[in-house]
Amino acid sequence: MRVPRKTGNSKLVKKLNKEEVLQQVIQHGQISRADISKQTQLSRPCVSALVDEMIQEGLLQEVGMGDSRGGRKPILLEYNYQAYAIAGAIFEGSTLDMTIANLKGEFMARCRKRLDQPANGERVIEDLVAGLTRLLADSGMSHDQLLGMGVGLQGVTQRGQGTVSFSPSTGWMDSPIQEALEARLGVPVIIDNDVNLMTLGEYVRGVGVGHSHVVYMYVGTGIGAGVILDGQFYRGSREAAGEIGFMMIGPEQHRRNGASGVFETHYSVPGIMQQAEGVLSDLQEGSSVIEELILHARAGSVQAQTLLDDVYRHWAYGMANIVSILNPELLILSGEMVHIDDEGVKKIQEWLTEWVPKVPCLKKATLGEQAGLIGAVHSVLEAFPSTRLLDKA
Amino acid sequence: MRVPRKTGNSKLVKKLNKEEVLQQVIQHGQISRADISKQTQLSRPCVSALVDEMIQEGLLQEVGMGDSRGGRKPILLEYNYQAYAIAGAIFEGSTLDMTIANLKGEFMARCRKRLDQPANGERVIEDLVAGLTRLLADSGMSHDQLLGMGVGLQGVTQRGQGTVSFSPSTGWMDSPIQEALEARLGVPVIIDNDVNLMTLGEYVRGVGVGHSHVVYMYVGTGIGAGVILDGQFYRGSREAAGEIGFMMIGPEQHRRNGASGVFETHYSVPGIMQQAEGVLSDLQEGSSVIEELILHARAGSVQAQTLLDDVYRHWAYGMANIVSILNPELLILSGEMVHIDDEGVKKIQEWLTEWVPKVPCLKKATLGEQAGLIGAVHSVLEAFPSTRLLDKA
DNA sequence: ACTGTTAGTTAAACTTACTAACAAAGTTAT
DNA sequence: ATAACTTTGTTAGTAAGTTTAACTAACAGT
Repeated sequence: MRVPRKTGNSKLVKKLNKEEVLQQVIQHGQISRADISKQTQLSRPCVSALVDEMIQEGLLQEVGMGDSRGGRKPILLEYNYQAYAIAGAIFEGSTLDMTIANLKGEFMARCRKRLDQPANGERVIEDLVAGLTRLLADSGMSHDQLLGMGVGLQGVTQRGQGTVSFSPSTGWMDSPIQEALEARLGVPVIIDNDVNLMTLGEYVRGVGVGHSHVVYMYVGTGIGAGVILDGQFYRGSREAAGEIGFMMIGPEQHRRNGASGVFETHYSVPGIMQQAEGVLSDLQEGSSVIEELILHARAGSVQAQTLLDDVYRHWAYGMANIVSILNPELLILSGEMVHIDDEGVKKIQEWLTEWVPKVPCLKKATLGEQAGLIGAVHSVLEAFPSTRLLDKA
Repeated sequence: MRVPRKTGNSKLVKKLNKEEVLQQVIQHGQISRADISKQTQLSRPCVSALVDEMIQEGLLQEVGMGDSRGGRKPILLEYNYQAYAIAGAIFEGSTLDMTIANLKGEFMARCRKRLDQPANGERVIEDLVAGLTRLLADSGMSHDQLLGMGVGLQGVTQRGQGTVSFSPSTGWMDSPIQEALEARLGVPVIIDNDVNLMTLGEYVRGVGVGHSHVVYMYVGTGIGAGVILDGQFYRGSREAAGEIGFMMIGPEQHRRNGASGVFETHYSVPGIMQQAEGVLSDLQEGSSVIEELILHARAGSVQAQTLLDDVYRHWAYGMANIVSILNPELLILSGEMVHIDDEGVKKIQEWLTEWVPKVPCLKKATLGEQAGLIGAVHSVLEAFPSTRLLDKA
């Protein structure tokens, strides 16, 4: 763990002030030197000097005059969002989704590619490189401007170490993939679990905007959660926070060491499918269990309705536990949960109100498959705050 | 919410450097100017200037010479832990426990007092004032040196607002007690729940030392938990984090709006007592249910053993849920749980290993009734880091 | 006694932000 | 139209802090 230097000299002061000036420009979109001075309490000459330097460095631009407020017109400044670029990549099943974004996090180019199956680790790296090269060309950015790349994948990742221990869809197993990619791409790389990145995506651009205590609950092949506390992603002592599939919810079976957790076994998509065997004769590829169950229930199937209620109720148990421990202000439902109908949401909400004192807001995820890419881009953006851009220039 | 000024001038630098110098002295106990310079990367003249100022302010002292390392002997510096004092108070049942501590958190004087029952809010405040006056006299500190007071009580507190909404033992109901106390005592006051303060106590001086992801699980009249994540106390969006009594563990009963949670109802001390009615004929005041159950079980009572196992198992469910969500590195068992015998702990540990992938260390609380007072003192100590002492001087 | 080393201090240089004064470019009132 | 006032941005000099370089003090080993 690198301890940040706590001591400072005048250089530090300058850096801090520059950062704050940049922050003001980003926050206000367009702002004059005089207004920055008012906002930051820095003297006008000081702001001018800092701004001039940052214009030299290419981080800021003068973009015309503002309206007069009784005196000389202000020169408006803007952040140059095109100064650097960020790459994002998400592996979803056997497809690789990539994007290039500017410093605002806006996508400037995208591409998608099918991966050969079974996946070959080496080959996948080359696919990433090829995609990146193409995206850089499409977006008109140069490799020098690339700050880094965020990569999300289904599987078990150790973001802290930059390693992946289990990821069949990419063919990466127990490998220090971050290092390998950084060496090959020549830029910093962040590796993370796709649920974590989706969480981040919804937090910065989706339903999570404006909240600082958010839990993103995902039900798919497995059950997991992304946890944001006090505006910070929480990962746990060994990066296993949010592994809510292991909660003791549902019929407990003995001796299920390793593998999946109790909650996950019964109430993830495969778990529900198994329970639904008698009810849903056959489920076609690509359709949702919950949707099907809802259809059958509406058509009068008591069995379907019973199963649905059971699933909702146990999902609500999970939520109640999360809420009891973390007291979030927002719970985002994603994955299979987005198919819950209004009636279902209402039921769950009523149960929670009955069970726990401080019920958070419940909202379904809204960004769909974009969430992961947005999160990937923002994970890099977070690792490169304005601070580090100033160093780079 | 007050936004901390992010911009800086030379004053800020000086403050930062002074803080860091102070930090080094605190960390090393005794250290010379030269060594501080090496540790902090500040130049020797600079360190000398800062140290001299702090000696003037009474925060540091020269305490003799160190051994020569081939040249002139170093002058050793020490932090003046007696420069300021901190008061702590804990209400436990109908007794008020108070202390005065130095800046190291060491108790310099203590006193205990029985409160009249039923408690009268006004009267209790005067008891606090009286106790404080006496402790200041006993410890030889002056009121000017008092930095603040930490107060812990059983009940529902809103530390952020400094209010108490429900606390029968002190007679404070729905009152802005922090403000009242600050006005009466003339120093900053921190009000918090006793479980939170015990958590903090065990974290800084008990079994939690050296860990940064700790959950302190308390079973008493109710069930609650204190949560420390990444070295920071986590309170939740509406100060309701750690309200684990509301987890959905145990037989679910309908319509139990408000009041206590499902887990709490069945597995807190009163809950267990109720279940034990047939087993333990009568329980004398002041003894522990778990101890009694263990005794009966050892004496051959199958019923007692069954109930004990059931309790352990459900407590373990709670732990599993906590661990799944938070992935702490340490789980502190306190309250009634300290009476679990080794066999019981082992059982719980085995269950957890079976259920969840990353089992934390399980340890019983060790500080006993001291924990709360230590936490109370440290809550003030945290609110007055070296930063603010420098401002004060 | 001489050399080499460590601790602490003094003096000048350097970096940064601040204040005060000023120039530029507007608006408003007469 | 002109003068007075405002707001914006810049220039010049000052103040506060840290750093470097040199110096004194004090000590160990030979």
